[in-house]
Amino acid sequence: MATIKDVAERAGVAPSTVSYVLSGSRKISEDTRRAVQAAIAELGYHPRASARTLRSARSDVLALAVPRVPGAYRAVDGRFAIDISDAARSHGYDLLLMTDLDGVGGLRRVAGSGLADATVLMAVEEQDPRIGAMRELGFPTALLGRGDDDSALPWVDLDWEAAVALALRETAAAGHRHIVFLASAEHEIAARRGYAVHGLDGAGRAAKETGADIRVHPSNGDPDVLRRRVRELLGSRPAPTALVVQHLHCLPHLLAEVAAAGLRVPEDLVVVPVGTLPDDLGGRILPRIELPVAEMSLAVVELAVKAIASATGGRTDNHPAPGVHPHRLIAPQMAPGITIEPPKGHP
Amino acid sequence: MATIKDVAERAGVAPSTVSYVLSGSRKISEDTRRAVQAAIAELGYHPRASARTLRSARSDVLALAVPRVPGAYRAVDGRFAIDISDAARSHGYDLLLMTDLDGVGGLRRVAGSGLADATVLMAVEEQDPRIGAMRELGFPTALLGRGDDDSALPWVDLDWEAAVALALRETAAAGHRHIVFLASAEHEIAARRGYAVHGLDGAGRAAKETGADIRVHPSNGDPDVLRRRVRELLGSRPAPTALVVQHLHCLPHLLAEVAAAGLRVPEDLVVVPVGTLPDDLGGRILPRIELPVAEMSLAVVELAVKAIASATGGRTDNHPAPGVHPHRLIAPQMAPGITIEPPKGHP
DNA sequence: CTGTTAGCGCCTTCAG
DNA sequence: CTGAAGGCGCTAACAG
Repeated sequence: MATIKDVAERAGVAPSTVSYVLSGSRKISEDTRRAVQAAIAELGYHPRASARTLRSARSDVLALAVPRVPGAYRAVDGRFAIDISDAARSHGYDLLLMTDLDGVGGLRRVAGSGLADATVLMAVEEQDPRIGAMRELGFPTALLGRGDDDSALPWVDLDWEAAVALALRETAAAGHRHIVFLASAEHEIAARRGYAVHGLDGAGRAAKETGADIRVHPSNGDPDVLRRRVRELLGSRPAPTALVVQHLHCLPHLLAEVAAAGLRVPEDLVVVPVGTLPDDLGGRILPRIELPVAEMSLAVVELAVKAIASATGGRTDNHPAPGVHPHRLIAPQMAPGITIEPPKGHP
Repeated sequence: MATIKDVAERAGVAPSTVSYVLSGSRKISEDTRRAVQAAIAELGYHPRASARTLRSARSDVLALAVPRVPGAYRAVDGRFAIDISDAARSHGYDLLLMTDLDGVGGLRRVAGSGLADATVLMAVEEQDPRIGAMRELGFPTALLGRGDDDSALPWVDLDWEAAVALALRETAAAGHRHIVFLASAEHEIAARRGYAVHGLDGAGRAAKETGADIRVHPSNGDPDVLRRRVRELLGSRPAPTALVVQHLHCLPHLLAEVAAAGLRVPEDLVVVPVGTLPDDLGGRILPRIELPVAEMSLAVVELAVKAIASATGGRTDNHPAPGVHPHRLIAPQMAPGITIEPPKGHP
């Protein structure tokens, strides 16, 4: 493994000169610069990340805390991990994956050891112990999914209220008068998860605005319970002609139940999921509101990087006062290309 | 940020003593050990990863190279990333996510800078340039998915031949005589991807062994083309009563087409996917062979760790000779709990 | 415009 | 059983 010293020797200069060529933080004559760069190329030299980090106290690594539910993998987590990695690279950071099941231990370790410069916390819950831990450590952190609005850490989230309202409005605009909104699962609502609560708010708003018959029902994490509930809803009168769904975990089960009831999608029943993964070829079937994963990933990385700057640079430029944290609510959009079919017999 | 020196001062000992308490590589009297540990706890001390790495030349980090297809996210990649992270932690390693679209640049950087001790390459293709790059660097590497059998790097893969053969055998055993095997997409077969080729082999073997009418057809990456092909296959005579599917990317489209043809699953047509993601509640509908993600992840991390040991420790213990690399073919299993329905009118 | 040097925090010989 | 010292590779402050 070549070191900066080897390069210096080979180029006939001092080690610091090599360093300056690399960092560009000092004027270097064209000749020596070329000699140094030749030596670097010939030796295949790469600066040691550990030495840099030791000196500079910056690792250029972000840690991503992925939430885990034992025995239930959520596709959305993997998707975010990859998009956040891309976003981090675009800011010059690498991404370390924290998947511990044991809560906050791994985060403390990574923060304390200086392995990462900041943390991104995914799918934050109310009362999430990780928030307290990171705040206590004073470690730069950004949240994906808002805990509560004054969680005192920067956060990014899809505007779930607007998303559900938009889906319902568009469905009503297509002519549907009897719509069922299948909200988040009961346990998520009971836990007052942000997306669950705000989704319900959106449904209420849409009901007022459109005047349509919008029946709101919670989902359930158990596929069998959910199927039974869907069966009941489909049998209720007046029969719904559209189903707007926020609980996507069991969407295949839901569709299977619709098919079992002898209903065809979208001729007999329109199904509009809210918060699907983008670029999922297999899912490009239904009119829907996609989770803007790329946009959210970029935003959350930006906030994390800003948090690093605040912690490092002090209050030199126009940072917000300490204690005030930026946040971003992302606006929802209907996925392009598929329109919502009107109900049967609609003009 | 507390250092080892601060701890030493506070405990009234020398820095080296603290280090020994931490590493346990030397006998320390009970009293001083307790004093040191108290000081550590009080100061919230964590050893600096960068300093350790600089000294020891080991970062205790693995890098995972995630394959990218622009505009087409594959859920399986995210799933493996998370499971491999778990597996890495169980071996004392953290996992760095490499998601560059630009080929080998990121890998070279991470290897050269000593950010990681080894690399795991996901979904390796024939002639994958990353294999050559890592071999050239002499950097410890393990492959997930075999390139070709003498790719001269350790690898792990599901036994796709056995998996497809098993699915077809079980389907035939349930009484089905007319089965369609929907293989990988044409472009994957043309590229001679391992899973594609071996899947076809498995179909051939099963046809011989069972004597059933097994029609083999390639899939297509375009959902519309695929749907047309499925329609043709369902209309062919004698009508198939079972569909074994290796190409899962568009499974929802496939099921939608089956429903559009007026066929009910599984009453009119049995569908058996091969290589689904485990723990995917939404998918727990069909009889299937799951991708053993956890098992494969553990195996590939083990191989990566062994590769580090070989590179570091030299040939002290019973490592295989250089140039010979271990590999593991994982045996497939039918997912428990769901049985394959017999065809209509079967005794 | 370039060279010399000290030190980031840790581990591991050596000396006591 | 414990302490002192050197160096891992790099950068930035201080010379020239």
